[in-house]
Amino acid sequence: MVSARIFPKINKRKMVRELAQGHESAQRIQALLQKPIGENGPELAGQLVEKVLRSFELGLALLEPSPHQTEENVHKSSFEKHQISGFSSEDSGNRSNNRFVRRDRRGCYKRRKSLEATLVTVSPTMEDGQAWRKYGQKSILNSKFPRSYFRCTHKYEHGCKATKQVQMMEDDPVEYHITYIGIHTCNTHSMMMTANPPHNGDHAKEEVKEKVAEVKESDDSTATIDNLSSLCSSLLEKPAFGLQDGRFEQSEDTVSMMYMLGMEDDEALGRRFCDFHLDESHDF
DNA sequence: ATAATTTGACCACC
DNA sequence: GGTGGTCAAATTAT
Repeated sequence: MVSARIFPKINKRKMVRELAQGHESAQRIQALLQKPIGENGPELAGQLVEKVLRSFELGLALLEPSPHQTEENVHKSSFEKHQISGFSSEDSGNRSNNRFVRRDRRGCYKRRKSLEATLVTVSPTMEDGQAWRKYGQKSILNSKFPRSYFRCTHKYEHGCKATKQVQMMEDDPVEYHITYIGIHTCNTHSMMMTANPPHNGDHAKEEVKEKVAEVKESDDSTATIDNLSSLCSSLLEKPAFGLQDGRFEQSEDTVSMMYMLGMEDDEALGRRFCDFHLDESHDF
C-alpha cells in the first residue's frame, strides 16, 4: 500500500532543484514578455506559470510538510492534476517492490524544439573539458552501441540548458559521435546573448556563413576550424552578433558554434572534425 | 553524506 | 505503435 510517508527531513538538494527550476521558468516568462506575443505565446506562458507554481508548492512542502500530506499529494499540484495516473496494480512487481514510488512525473517534459542550436563532432574522446552530468542512456535502432545523454552540471544552479549526446561508432580506432544541443548559459561567453548594444550584425553573419561553407567543403578541416575559431574569438568582441533590436534572434546555431569553438583549446580543435548543423530556415 | 551514474518508466513526436 | 529523449529512484562512487 501507499504509506503516508512524511518527509523525514528537509532535502536541501531537492529543494534547490525545485526552486532552480522555478527560477528558470520565471526567467523564460520574462524573456517571453520581452517579445511580441506569438501564436503560442499565451499557451507557453500558461505552462511556465504552472511550472513556477509547482516549484513553489514543492519547495514549500519540503520545508513544511503537513502531517497529512504525502509526497504523492504534493505532486498532485495544479501543474499535474490533469494527468495523474496514480499507482497501477502492476507497480508491486517492479524493482522497487512495495516501496513508495512516485511515477507520475516520469517522462513529463517538454521536448526541445528542433531549431535548437546543434553542433555535431566526431572525436576519439568524449571528454571536452566541460562539466557534464549523465542523465540517460538508450540503445538505438541499428546501432551497436548505446547513446548516452548528458546535461550541463550547472543546469539547476544556473539554469544552463546545454546538453550533449554521445555515441560510440563502430570504427577502429574508437571514435565518438557527439552532438551538442543548446548553448551553455553558465559561463562568461554566454553574456553576448544578453548584451544590450543593438546594431547591425549582418557583416559578421556573412563572415561566419562563408567560413562555415569553407569548413564544409575543405579537406583540411583542422586548418579551417582553426581559422573559424579565431574568427569566432574576434566575434565574441562584437556583442551585436545575433542580436536585432536588442533581442536575441534565431541564429542560435551560430552562437553555439562560436561559443563551442571559442571554448576549445587548439589541440582539441586539431583532433576534431566538426559538422555544423545549420538550419537553412534561419536568418543566417 | 553528498555527488554521479545506472536504469527502466514515461511520453512527445514521427 | 515504434523510437528515442527525459525523468527520477536506486545504486554506486567519492
